[in-house]
Amino acid sequence: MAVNRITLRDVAGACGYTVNTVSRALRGDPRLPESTRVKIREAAVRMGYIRNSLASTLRSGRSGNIAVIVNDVHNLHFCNMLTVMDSELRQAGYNIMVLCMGLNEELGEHLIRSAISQSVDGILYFPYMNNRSHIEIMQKNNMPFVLLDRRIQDIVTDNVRCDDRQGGFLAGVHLAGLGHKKYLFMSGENRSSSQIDRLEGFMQAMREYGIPESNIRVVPGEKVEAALADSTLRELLFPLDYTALVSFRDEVSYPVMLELADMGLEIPRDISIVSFDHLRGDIPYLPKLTSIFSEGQSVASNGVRLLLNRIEHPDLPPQVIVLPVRLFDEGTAAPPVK
Amino acid sequence: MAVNRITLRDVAGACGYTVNTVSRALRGDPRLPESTRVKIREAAVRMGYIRNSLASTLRSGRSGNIAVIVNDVHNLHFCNMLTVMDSELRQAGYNIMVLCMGLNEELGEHLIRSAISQSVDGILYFPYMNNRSHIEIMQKNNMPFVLLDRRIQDIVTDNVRCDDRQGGFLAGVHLAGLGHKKYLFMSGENRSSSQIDRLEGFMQAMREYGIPESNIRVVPGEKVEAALADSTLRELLFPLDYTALVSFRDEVSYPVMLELADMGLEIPRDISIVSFDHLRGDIPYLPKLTSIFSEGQSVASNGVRLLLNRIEHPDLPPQVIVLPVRLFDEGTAAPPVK
DNA sequence: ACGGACAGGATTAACGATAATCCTGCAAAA
DNA sequence: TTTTGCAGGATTATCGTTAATCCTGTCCGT
Repeated sequence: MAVNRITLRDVAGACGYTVNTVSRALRGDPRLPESTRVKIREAAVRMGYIRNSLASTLRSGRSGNIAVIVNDVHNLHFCNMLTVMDSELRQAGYNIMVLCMGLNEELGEHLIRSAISQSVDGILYFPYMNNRSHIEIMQKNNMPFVLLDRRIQDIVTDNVRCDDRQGGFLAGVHLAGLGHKKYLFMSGENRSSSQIDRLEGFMQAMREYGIPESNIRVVPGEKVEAALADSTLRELLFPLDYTALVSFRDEVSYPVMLELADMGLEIPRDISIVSFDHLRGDIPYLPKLTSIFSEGQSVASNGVRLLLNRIEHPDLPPQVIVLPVRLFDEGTAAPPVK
Repeated sequence: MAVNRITLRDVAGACGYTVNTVSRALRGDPRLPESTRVKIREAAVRMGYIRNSLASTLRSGRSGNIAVIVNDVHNLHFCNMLTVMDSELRQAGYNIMVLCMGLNEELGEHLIRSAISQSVDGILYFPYMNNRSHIEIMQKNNMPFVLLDRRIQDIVTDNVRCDDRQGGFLAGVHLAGLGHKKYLFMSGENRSSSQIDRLEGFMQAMREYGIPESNIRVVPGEKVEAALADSTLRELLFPLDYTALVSFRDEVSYPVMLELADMGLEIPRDISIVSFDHLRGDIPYLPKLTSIFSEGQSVASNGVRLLLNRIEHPDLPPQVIVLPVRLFDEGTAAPPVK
């Protein structure tokens, strides 16, 4: 366990100054003459000194670390955001710590505690579901944080997300505009705000086009996820009484498309499909798929901006940014054949 | 910055014990009677106490954190490994900290220092290139670590990787066995051991089949990466004097396949292609592609095992595990037409 | 009744760094 | 000369925990 690490004291001993002076030299205190700083720094480098940031943080109250807490790493979209967050935070003098994963919510609380426990200076939090207790922990501990990608019911706090409602609406308008009357809607995790908002936006579009709810079969998220895991998606596609299919995410849509092809159905001739995520933006060699795109990079960089702002001005009122989304029409939706 | 966090002292004050007793109660010291422990724990929970793990680590010398250092998060394969490492380390009582990314090597050293600075108990390191200075830093600081995915020239240390040489060999044998005589080999980053080993294994196969080096055009990694970034891959495909193409990774192969299709060439009729990574294992809805698969999950779990072992027994001799790879034949290679 | 053993905790001293003060000497100002 | 200023550092007190040691009372055996 790195028993014999070099400490400030060792460096001090080696170059004839006190611990304190060495500390200040290494931090570039201008009150020390250039010559002393250089001498000390050279000694430190020569000896391979590495600051113990635990001790440093403990004393100074600043760690220079930002935690990113996320449940779903299996997601290229997230990887992109991570890259953006990393580069922008690094530029602002912070390091990023990814506390990750597993899809279980208990872990979420554990990770938040862990981040607080390690005295990070702020948290970029991607909540998976509607869980306010997590938020309360951060608030009670005075921890600056920004909620990303999702909103939490009835909680007003710094938040950057895409306009899922508009996304659902666009999907609905696109399909209804082509003349579709009967739909299959394959949901995502039912408690996620994205699912709720997308479905709501979609339903809004349906209403505006005068399509009755009874024409829309909504498959709950758990069933979809379970079927995806079991490779039994096909069962969910019956009965084939719809002409348009909306899916909560591309990672479900693609397997669905394979099933449909396998069943001898042609897209978009027999069935139209519209999806969310536009993975093809990240993996251009995927098959074409009309999909709603949320600009993750913008979520990431706005999130960073809000967080840094919050750290500097703890008393500012909360800020919510809802970014517009956009439909990439890649031709998997067409007018239904009667 | 979380100014007013609850400390042990607060809890102690609230329930009438000393700081030390509270600390021991929360850690479950058996020398304290059950009743006291319960009382203290309840107070701590009620007050929302969160241990300051910085102070704890500083004093005890153990952080319970393992750092994973990686340059390339843009990789599903890596995400899988991460999941495995996380679950296995958690089970052993450790938290995982991902220190990430950016493809520049300078950052690598920064991240290693950062991990040491934060007193992690061990490092799982995915080196990007052949850089021994990084290794030396960990060694000098007595930090247990395991090298994953790559080897570093002339350095013997705990190491888990896949048999890239065998992978290259299998690719070569597969194609040469089908009768191919002229090849295009699109390399990866030239200083990575994977590239070196794969090419070497491939060349070995070529020799065994009596194919002269002059029949193999090797495109250096930088050119490939640059072309991929610029979308100018097509230029690298000329002249079309080969019948078989080997590519260092699927993420290059897929765009290449699109280019070839665009040029009116059919796979495998006109050109055979064999690649590395078998991304389809992670993204099953990708087009078929004959590719060499390295079992990342096994790399991850063996890596964790070696690291835990190293932490417990610092003086054991270094252990190297080279895992076998496997060719997934998905039909993108066929005998050449004369 | 007396020495031990032990339960149940309290005291004290670190861990390695930084913040806040405090000292010392020399040079310029009064 | 005396004062003042300040460059250049040294001292000291924490940060929140945990390790090591020490104390106090009670119960026991002999």
